Amino acid sequence: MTDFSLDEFLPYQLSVLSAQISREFSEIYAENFGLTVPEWRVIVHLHNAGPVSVREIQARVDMDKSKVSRAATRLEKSSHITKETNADDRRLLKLALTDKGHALMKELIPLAQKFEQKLSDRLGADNKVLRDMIAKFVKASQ
Amino acid sequence: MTDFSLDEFLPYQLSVLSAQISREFSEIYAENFGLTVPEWRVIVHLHNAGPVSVREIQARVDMDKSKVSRAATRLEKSSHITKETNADDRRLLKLALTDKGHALMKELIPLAQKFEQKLSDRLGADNKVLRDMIAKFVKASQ
DNA sequence: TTTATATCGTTGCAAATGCAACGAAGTCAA
DNA sequence: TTGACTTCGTTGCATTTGCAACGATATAAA
Repeated sequence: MTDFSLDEFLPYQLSVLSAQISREFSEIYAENFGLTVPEWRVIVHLHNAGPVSVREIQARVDMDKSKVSRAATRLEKSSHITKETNADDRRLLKLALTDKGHALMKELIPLAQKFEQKLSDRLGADNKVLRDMIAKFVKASQ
Repeated sequence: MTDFSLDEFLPYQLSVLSAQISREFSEIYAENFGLTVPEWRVIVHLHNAGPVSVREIQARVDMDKSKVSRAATRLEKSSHITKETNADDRRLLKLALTDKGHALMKELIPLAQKFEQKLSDRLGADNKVLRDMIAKFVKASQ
């Protein structure tokens, strides 16, 4: 019988860790702002990049375009973003934060930074090492 | 405007990395053996731990019990495992690999080990460091 | 024994997911 | 201009998911 422990299997370890941390952080924005993970990703990208298309977000934020589209629809219904068609290329949308969206981010970003800080504290000196490795690893895996 | 980059946000980095690696590995057992992720987790745990209950797997393998239950049902239908009721406590099931299940694992485990090796090679010297950190991190987050 | 409470595995259900197909809009060569 | 082809965002559909509720079984107190 071949020995093989799931606990030491890297894909499994990463999956567990990632799910655990995602859950922990999503509680913050789910409870306080009623956002889902896809909505959080869309809105935070808009906050950083300014008005962009669905395609832009899809490429940058590692989500299927249907996922982006549905998240955007929900965010529009809750008045956090607006959808306009791009005048230069009418296939494209122009998603943009509303005042309400900006206000939300103004509250949410500090919470995210605080959470990030908490993770860094847990890692201590290993913090930077881990981040470098992840970056390197993602790159190598693509 | 507060600056906040999703790309440098640890929960996001981990999620992307984990999804990427999971997808890569699941292609191996999906294409070759038609298994889903939950099925792989159940069957590999049975391979290691011997006959156990659904509850046991749920606790050890980070899956909701309904997910375990459904995966077990599918694995039973494909004749990879059997389900018996535990005679000592008739609320419990006893899930066990069949010969076919054992045969499958005999083929699959070497592929998993090969994949694991490939990941280690990608990481090079950082391999052990990363694993230690992940283990430490998972523990600290629980 | 009876009664209350807890645990196990399954299932119903609403929501989320991935994927493919679609119409609309753009591009470019004939 | 026409026609072939591509890209964009949405939607339909089958599948998966998480969660709560359920029946069955076990435990322990009255």
